[in-house]
Amino acid sequence: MNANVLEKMYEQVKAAIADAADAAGLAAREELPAFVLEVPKDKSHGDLATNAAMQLTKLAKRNPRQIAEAIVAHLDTKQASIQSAEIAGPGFINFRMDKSFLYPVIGEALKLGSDYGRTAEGGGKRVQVEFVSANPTGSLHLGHARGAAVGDALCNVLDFAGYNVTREYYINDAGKQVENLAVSIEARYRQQLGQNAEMPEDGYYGEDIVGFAKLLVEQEGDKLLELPDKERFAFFRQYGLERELDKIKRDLARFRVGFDVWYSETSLYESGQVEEGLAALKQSGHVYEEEGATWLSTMPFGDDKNRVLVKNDGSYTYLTPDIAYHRDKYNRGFDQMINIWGADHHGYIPRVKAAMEALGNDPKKLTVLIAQMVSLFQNGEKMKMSKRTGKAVTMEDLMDEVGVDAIRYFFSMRSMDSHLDFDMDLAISTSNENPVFYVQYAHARICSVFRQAEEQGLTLKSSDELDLSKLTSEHEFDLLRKIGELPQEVSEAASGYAPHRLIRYVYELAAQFHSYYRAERVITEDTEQSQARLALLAAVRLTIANVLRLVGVSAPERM
RNA sequence: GUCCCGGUAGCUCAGCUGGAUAGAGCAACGCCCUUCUAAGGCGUCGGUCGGGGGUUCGAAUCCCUCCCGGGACGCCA
Repeated sequence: MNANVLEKMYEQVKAAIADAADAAGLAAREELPAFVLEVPKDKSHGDLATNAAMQLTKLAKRNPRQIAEAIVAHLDTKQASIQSAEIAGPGFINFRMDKSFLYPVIGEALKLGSDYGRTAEGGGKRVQVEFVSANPTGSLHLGHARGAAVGDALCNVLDFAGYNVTREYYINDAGKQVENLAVSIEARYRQQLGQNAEMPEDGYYGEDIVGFAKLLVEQEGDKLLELPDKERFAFFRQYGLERELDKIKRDLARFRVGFDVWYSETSLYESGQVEEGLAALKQSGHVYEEEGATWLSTMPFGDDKNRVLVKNDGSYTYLTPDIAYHRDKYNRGFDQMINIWGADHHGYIPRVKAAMEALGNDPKKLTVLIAQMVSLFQNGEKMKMSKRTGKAVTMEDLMDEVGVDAIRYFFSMRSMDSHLDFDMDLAISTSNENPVFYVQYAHARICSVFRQAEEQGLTLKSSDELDLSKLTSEHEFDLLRKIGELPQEVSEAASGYAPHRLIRYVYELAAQFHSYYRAERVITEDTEQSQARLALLAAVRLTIANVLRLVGVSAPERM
């Protein structure tokens, strides 16, 4: 563990509690039950609190308050900057600390800079995260944007928490949907040429396809119609795939999301892995033939019903290449694989996991996270989405209208499990109702203070020359504590796959800063004090910037 | 019918690996700019944590059950 200053301090207090319990004859150190040491919600309960006495009731066979008294009586307060310890409520022990224990937070933050908040929680474990993976048959829309925002934030957080992260996008460039794409483009192309071509029933109706068709007419005229059927189809297919994928990559890049691996489904066929996967399943003994189709017994692994691998016309179902893909993921030796899927795919989880288990893989290594639906609200009304008419709001539209910062903030703000109501008007507004600006404004304000300081010839001294004892207000201690908690927040966001926690954290930090800013002047007559406060602000600014970076939101110097 | 996710303040949501009087933003109402950015601050109002059982020193949190909302249940992808 590369414990930061606060964690070290907490460890010392916990050790002091354990020693006291031992000395009081309540429990030997080895048999001491797990107890919690935390910052109480209510400040009147001191700086730290423990439930150790309550946890000891069973072992010590006494009531919690008596146990707490025994612990406090044997506590070596000098060991850990403890100023006082008092018993409260059902048996909590509340500690008041010598506040100077918070000062080292500043030095640590300033020293680590953009790395402040990094933890070793992940221990270099290899994690692969597959997200977005939208079919290259149309523009990215709202749901994809949520997946992109959450997935990228999660990857950043995992990386910051010491995991070795691989970001991957699976390109479904082989199934029937690509044929539909080709047919759709051809129909639009013919329509552009004035022909009475009909769109296929399950075709793609997006504006992007119409655009491609227009472009083709401009570039090629009606030449394409002269191609033999097979060639023409192949052309539209290839053309469509390239265009769509190109568009997807551009949208994602603009959204500040990048991938390490773009994994093509077609490549699975070309490398023979689909066949191999099928053969491996057959060898596992979970495959059978029925009514002319080839089935996989997924029910023994918890699925509702068994699934078809090869249809009676000899073609594969969607599942078969997908199994090959996940099999390949396992073969690549990741310690953990995470898929982020839209809510409409949740029913798919049991069969993929079942297939992996049938192949002898550990299903626990594969975690599928479900990002719930996004509803878009404008003028207080829910906007209707329609795939049929291509009227869905695209990610590009959203970026044009709202901006990347607001989208990424709003989409990372909620737990993935919650349906997300995205209020366009709120996201666009540059008022105090908008939390994105609130946090960014805190950063800009600090930058402004530094500009002022510079004008007055005040520059920040190195942290070991500072007199931090000039920081004495409640506001300042609150800020120090908050900054000090970043590494722990990062670890928890990573282990819980919950990047939204960091948004909450940074919002609270910004709120504390705004409150402080209003209450105290940073640059005063007292140079030593100004220096100390500037150092505190530098640490706040850096903490805000680091968190915003993790969620893909910019930290402006002026607003 | 089966499965998944929700149900917490008027609205949008945190909190859910059990802890002290349940939090935040918005909305409503009232204050604060001769002060480093008022895109800000301070305060007031607002709750049967969907209902009912259980587990225990202690439950919004864990278990059971019912109700409500959303989604998924193809030899589509």
